[in-house]
Amino acid sequence: MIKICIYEDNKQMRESLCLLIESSNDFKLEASFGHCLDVVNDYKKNKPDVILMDIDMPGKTGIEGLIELRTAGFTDVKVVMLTVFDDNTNVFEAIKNGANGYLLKKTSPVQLLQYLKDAYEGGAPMTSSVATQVLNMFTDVYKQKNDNYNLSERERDVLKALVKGYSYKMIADELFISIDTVRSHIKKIYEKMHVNSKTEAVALAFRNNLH
Amino acid sequence: MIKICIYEDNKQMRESLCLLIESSNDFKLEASFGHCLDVVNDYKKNKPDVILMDIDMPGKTGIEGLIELRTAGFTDVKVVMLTVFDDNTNVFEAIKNGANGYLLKKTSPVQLLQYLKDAYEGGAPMTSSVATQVLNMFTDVYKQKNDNYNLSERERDVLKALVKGYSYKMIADELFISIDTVRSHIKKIYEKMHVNSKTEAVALAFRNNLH
DNA sequence: AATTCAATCGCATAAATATGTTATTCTGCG
DNA sequence: CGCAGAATAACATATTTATGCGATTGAATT
Repeated sequence: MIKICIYEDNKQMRESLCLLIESSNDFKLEASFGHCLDVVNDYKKNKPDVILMDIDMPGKTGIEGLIELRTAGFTDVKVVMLTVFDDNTNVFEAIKNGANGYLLKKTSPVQLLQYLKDAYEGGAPMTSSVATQVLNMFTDVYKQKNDNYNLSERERDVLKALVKGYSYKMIADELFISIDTVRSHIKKIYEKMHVNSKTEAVALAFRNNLH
Repeated sequence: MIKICIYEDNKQMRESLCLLIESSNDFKLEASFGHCLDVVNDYKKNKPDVILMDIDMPGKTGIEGLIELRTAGFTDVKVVMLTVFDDNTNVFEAIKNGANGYLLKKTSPVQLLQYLKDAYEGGAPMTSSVATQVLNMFTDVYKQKNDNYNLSERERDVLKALVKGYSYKMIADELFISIDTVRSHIKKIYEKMHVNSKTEAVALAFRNNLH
């Protein structure tokens, strides 16, 4: 029996969810709440395996509740977020803070039960539109910015050394060239990157994954 | 009717998949292939809506096929990867290169059809163990390194300005303090971060998401 | 009341950086 | 061949940084 707790401020919705859980042989409803103001204590009392957490609740949002639970050290309990909106920032925040699933309220009852089981078994159930968002965020992060400012190979060497925090002298030693040559290269680098200080060049290098 | 193409080197498996697709009223099997050596031409000929792509194939892996297709500019066609292994690197590579779904071969026929429909409708069907992996990668990237070096609020202000490429003078103006105070703060920052140059501080700030 | 600590400021000095100008060598390209 | 561009180097100089040694104020803690 998978132990469930429900957080949902809308009474009708909450009761529907409770009925759904109770009607199934695989689940046991430990408790249900209209707010998550006391989520840590709730958890200590009921020790559910899976928490079904609405996001839009008065007083404290489901995401805040999730954060509270995770920062209190309870990382084992599966938390499945439930919401009407699949807006970008909420999905992002939920995932960043260790949600195990993210479902829209339009999910059918049968599927919801399956998803809760998925979460319990270590899966990450997501409404497919949410999954698409997650993949998009992912490719955003990992896509090559591909703007290398037409730096020559040597200039890239120098820039890399700059990023490592080396001084001109150290770069000269590392690359076996004179400090004046280092200066020359760096002047060229600044020109190409349209900056005029080491710090700006390094920051730009980080932002463009050139390091 | 959703038009499907199948890539799967194992003949028996391929025939099973073909039968499955053909038996359904919602799908039309355009073609099936034992390798993806000619994936771009295959696509041009058949124009499928969704491609079901095995990863482990001789000659060219499904991921290489995916990359070829995407770099050729065909970003609309949904590509659902299919594999026996849910190993980390393959999932990562597939997602990075614009796969729309990632399913394990143990997926049941009924579910597979549902997943293909999901992909066609813009979703991102994933076996739940794969979804978990994706979320983990995600939290890895975005997790708070949480090492803020015990910087005070004001010190963080100064560090942020440093990262923006500001000189001491500019920081002083921005924060309405004297340049000597900026110096003091920066000295303290260097102490706390164990560095001794602006560049190192900025690089460390980037690596720890303090910017 | 005493203490701690963040935030503010000043002064001095050595080191590093930014910038301009100029020049030589070598390589690849039309 | 002649030319463009990359890599190398030198010299001069103004600005910026790094660092040391102070000091005062105010808020929070003990």
